Amino acid sequence: MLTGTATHIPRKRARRKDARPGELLDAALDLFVEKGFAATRAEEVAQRAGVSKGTLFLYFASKEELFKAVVRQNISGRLLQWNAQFDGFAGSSAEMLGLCMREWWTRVGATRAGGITKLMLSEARNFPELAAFYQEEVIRPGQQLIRRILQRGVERGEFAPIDARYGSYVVLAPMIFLQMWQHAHGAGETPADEFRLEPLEYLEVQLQTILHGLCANQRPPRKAWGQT
Amino acid sequence: MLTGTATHIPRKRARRKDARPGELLDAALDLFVEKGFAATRAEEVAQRAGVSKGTLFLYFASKEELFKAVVRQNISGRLLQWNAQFDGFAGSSAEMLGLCMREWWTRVGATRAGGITKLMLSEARNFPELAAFYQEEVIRPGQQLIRRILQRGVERGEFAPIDARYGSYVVLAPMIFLQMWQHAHGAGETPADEFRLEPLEYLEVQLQTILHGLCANQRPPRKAWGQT
DNA sequence: TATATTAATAACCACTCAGTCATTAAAGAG
DNA sequence: CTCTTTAATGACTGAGTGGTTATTAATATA
Repeated sequence: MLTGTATHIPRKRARRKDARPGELLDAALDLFVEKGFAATRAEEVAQRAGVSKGTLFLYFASKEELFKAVVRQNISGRLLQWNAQFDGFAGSSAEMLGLCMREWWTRVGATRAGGITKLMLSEARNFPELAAFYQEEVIRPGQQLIRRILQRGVERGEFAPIDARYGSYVVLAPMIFLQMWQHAHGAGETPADEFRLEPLEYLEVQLQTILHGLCANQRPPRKAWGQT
Repeated sequence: MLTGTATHIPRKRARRKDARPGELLDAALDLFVEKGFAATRAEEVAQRAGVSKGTLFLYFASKEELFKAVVRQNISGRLLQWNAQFDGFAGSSAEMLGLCMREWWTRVGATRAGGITKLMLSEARNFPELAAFYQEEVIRPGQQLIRRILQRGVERGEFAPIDARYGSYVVLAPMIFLQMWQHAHGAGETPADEFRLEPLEYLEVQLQTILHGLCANQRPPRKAWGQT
């Protein structure tokens, strides 16, 4: 894990044309998530993949292209699959929302690729074309799905009418914040344990608040959100 | 704005010992917020302040010292003052929460210094010592205040009991997300207007949802934001 | 006006890093 | 075993970057 250099025998000049891209993408994902896009050096990616820097640029035209390839491999497909999962959903919209958040976490957030969200928000301003690419490829479809769920809930009378423009952020914000928070603190070190949070518990608290609010009232206290 | 060179008359070698540090800190804040810590070049800071790079290092020992000075000048104190504002608060806890969120935005979020939150979350992993400082100085007191409000609400029977550990994130997440979102997209350009959001409207929607939840129920309607 | 002080400069240094290219050697063909 | 193809290399380039310092010139003092 830590040292990619010492793990395998220094076999010299192995020719493995089809294995290289995958290995490079793998190494790149780790390093991008760990250090960010700008701070990741091309040579380090190559080294972790067990090749020279020249080989990296043999397979990817530039660092930016490498990054795009990483995003395509790790996010885009997964998002479509995740989105399609809700096409024939039959349960309540509250259940749908909860499932959406939990599935997003287990399918994207908890994976190595989860750190890419933080990376993009962090470096969007310095790399506008990557930001646009990510916006189009990830943010827009994600937001679309949330809007779909909210609209469904409102149409079925399960949710109160909600602002069309800002409603999706009610769900987006806690999820993206979780990503930021998790990856802002070093994954390995545990300097301030007080600030660490258990993702699924956090999401559950957020979901319950999103659905029912903080205010005490006459509603049945727990889990009664089967239907209206 | 674009060119710092042509804007003012090339007045040669003005000697203004006491004005320089402030002007440099001012320029540094803008650039750090705009481009992040690592991506900001010392020479650019100097140029924006109307001096040469050498002059910058005449007043600040290093880039990191410059950054610390920026944080000290712009953050320290403001948070304490904000916190103290709620010591003798008499209204409902819902009002207290709303006031907290709006005041935080106008007093910190909307100022030039607001971008520092994003900067710290973005670069915490690459600059651990700065991260620790910020955690202690800003995050902890902020979270403390939110916990205080939530606890007050629960004790007075205004809020339903909420998870002590994760409750504060219900409020923190939307606010920090707003910071991130605002500063992730370039302030000047408006590439995807679809994703821009009006801070106070956004906060209002978040607040209402935090308080009352999404679910339709028998409670008096909430202000009728938007439509479908 | 002559001199001393020092704020400010610009050239400079040591180093980093994305991307290139002539060279090298692994595998396949004959 | 020889020749050809091409995957892989690593030295190199050129643009940059934080930080230094010898030099310059603005001001104070006389």
